[in-house]
Amino acid sequence: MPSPVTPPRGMRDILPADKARREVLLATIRDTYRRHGFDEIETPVMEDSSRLHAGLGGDNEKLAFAVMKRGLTPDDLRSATAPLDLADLGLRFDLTVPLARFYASNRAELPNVFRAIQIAPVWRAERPQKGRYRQFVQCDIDIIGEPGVIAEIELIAATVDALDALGVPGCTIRINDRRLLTSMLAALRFPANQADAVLITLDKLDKIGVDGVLAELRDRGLPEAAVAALAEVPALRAAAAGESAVSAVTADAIRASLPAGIDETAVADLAAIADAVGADVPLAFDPFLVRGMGYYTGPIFEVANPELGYSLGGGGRYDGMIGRFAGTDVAACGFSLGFERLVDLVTSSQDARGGSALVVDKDVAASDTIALKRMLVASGERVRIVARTNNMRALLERLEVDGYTRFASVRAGERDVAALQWRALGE
RNA sequence: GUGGGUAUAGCUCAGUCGGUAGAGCGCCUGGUUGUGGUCCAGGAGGUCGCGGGUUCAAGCCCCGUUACUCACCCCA
Repeated sequence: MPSPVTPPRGMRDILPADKARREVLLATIRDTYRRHGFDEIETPVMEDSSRLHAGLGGDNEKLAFAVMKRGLTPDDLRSATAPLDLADLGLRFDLTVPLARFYASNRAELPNVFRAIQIAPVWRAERPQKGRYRQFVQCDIDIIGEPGVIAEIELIAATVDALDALGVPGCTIRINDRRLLTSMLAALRFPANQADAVLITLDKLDKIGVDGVLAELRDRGLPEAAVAALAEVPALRAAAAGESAVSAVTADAIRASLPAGIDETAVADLAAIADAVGADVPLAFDPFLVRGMGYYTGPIFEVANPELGYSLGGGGRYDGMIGRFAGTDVAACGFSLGFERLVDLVTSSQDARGGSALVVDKDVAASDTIALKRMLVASGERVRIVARTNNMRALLERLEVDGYTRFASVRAGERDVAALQWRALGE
């Protein structure tokens, strides 16, 4: 039923049981990343509007919530030529743009190679749906200042560790490289200035199929020779034959999936990453993994789960971005997990149970009640005071749901904790 | 931005062929029960999302609208 007291669209109230569950999971993620040598930071939820719209957020920029300037006058409204003229701030739509700004601002106080943890909400003005919210928490780890693949290796290892610690089963880390994509398109003779459009279409492969992709490329007016050449790419032929385009992450398997002329440095990097993270990590080469963010420059990755139609997380190398803020180029690579999607997926978590409830008669003095509670709290108990109601069953079931394991009745004049008669809940 | 579904009590939901509203749970009152989780009786609580229309009569049919939800696009 519609009601004026519901939270804003796509945003949620978190009830106590859910909040407790979320905190357990957050602690697990945070602890895992700390043990991998990352340090947590925090940045403001808002950034300058101009920074959010600097072209680094891809499509997400359009989804940014803008914050109006204070003190706008009717004249300001009339003279504005675009909505953003009226905004000077905006809510962050990811944690990467703020991190780049943070690094540029605080670089002097940070280590040469900086490993950052960010666990914080971001906002996007999208249409909400399953696994899609307008406010959601992202868990990012980033390594700034490390140009070598050791950064990717550390990020993937830490992320897989976190997923294991959370007990998320069946995840696959799909990996590709922007350099492979661009070199492949060049080898196929796609016009360089239309590479982005081709990539967007290619990204839809698992949804619209090979025929769908080829048809869409032709609709976009791309050269028939290039489209035909693409259709002959081994990985695409495999997909067309109903097989998986995904393969093992070895130099030979990657070369076998793609046309001649691809970037050999990228091939070597991916093979080195796979070799280093080891066979325990479920890594898979996906030649058509694209990822929307325009700022990626090297390896890109995504967490896939068979139970979900969307990814649990993703990331990649974005060497050009920090330089936009810092002045000089700084290598950077990051991996982000979607916390809301993890919460939805992780079914069980052992709630912290335990606690004592004082069921208080109406004629009991408040001072007596609180004295009893204080003594119990001081002894380390978790204590809740509840007034006796007619319906004890409902009251006790409520306490059980909230994790309490025993209760005692408190009658008028009772001041001695030792005299309380405890009865177990959950019988 | 584009489609589909849904909207009735605090919660979960019934409501037939159009005849102005129901259950369970919760809540309140009183009683009952072994230092009380049982049982019984009574009670409060609804602009049927909102606005129009058709009709003697609309929760039900029609139109619009809003909210929620699922999917597309894109994403975590």
